[in-house]
Amino acid sequence: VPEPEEPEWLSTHEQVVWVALAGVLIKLPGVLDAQLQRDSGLNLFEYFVLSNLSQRENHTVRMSDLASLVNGSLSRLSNVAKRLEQRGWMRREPAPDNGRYTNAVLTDSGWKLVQAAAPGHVRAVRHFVISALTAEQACAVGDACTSIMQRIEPGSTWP
Amino acid sequence: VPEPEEPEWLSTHEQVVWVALAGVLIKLPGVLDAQLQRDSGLNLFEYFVLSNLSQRENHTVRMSDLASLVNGSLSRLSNVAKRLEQRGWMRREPAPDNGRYTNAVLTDSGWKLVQAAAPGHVRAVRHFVISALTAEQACAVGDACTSIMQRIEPGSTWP
DNA sequence: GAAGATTGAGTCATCAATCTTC
DNA sequence: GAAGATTGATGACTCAATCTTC
Repeated sequence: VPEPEEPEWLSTHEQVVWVALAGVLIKLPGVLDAQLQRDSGLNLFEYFVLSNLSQRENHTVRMSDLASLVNGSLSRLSNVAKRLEQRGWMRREPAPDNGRYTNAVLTDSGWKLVQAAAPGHVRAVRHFVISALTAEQACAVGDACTSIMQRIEPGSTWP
Repeated sequence: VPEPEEPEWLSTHEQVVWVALAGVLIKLPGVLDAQLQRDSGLNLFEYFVLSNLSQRENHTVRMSDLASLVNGSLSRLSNVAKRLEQRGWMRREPAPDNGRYTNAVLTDSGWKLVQAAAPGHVRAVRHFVISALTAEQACAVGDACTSIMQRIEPGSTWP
């Protein structure tokens, strides 16, 4: 029978790296979620959405562009946008020039929310991530994550 | 009025690092989930649970120990254990010596499942993570993640 | 009473199917 | 027909409340 090929197993060293990274993958989002939820009633992804909107010209971005800016699927963003819209923090409107596009727009109250939420969130990111790293580690982590993201991006070939 | 203290905002360099890491936090679990789900009907956390069980003596671990081994809450593990038990991949039984403890035990069919799932999962981890890193980056990422985990662990003081 | 463990309610993410506009 | 966007059903995670054993 055609047994599946044995993969190249992880070395002890590689296992250590992966276990450490996996721990961060599982726990860090929850910690940051908790701070945002407690202080601002937002989860991490919702914060990314509003924060990204607040940094764009006219506080406006096309939905599909916003989705890739926050590394989420368009479907996920659409569901989140509905919630944020219901709470009055953003609104959606057809693009004036092309009705097939939808623009996401930050409202005034959304803008105020982001401004109020940012300090606490930045403090948490600094506490749990940035200040835990040496300058060299920070550099390496940045490069490493950029490299990982490239493999994930569409276009990379994977069974 | 007592304005909330301005935090130390992130430098441009720090922002780059955080944005890259945040991208990995959001996307990498989904990619690994997808491979496992497709090939073995497991999500990443379920795989961690079964894989960890398979590496313990007698394929048996106390629930609370298993929870910290996989970086999850006991509550989350308990919910997952129920699913895995229903599918026949593990079982739970009171510890013989102390009825207050519960032992998680890998079944034979669970053992076979892990063995069948491991090659594909390892290939995915190697493809998306390990092989994306230089030796120095791998080292730095391991140390960095270990350091981040220490800040998250209970005991660290945080508002 | 406290540690270990479980439960269920509420909330969110994912995926396939659908709708709209060009 | 295809790109952009939305919807809803299903399954999973979280949190607080509860139960059990010592």
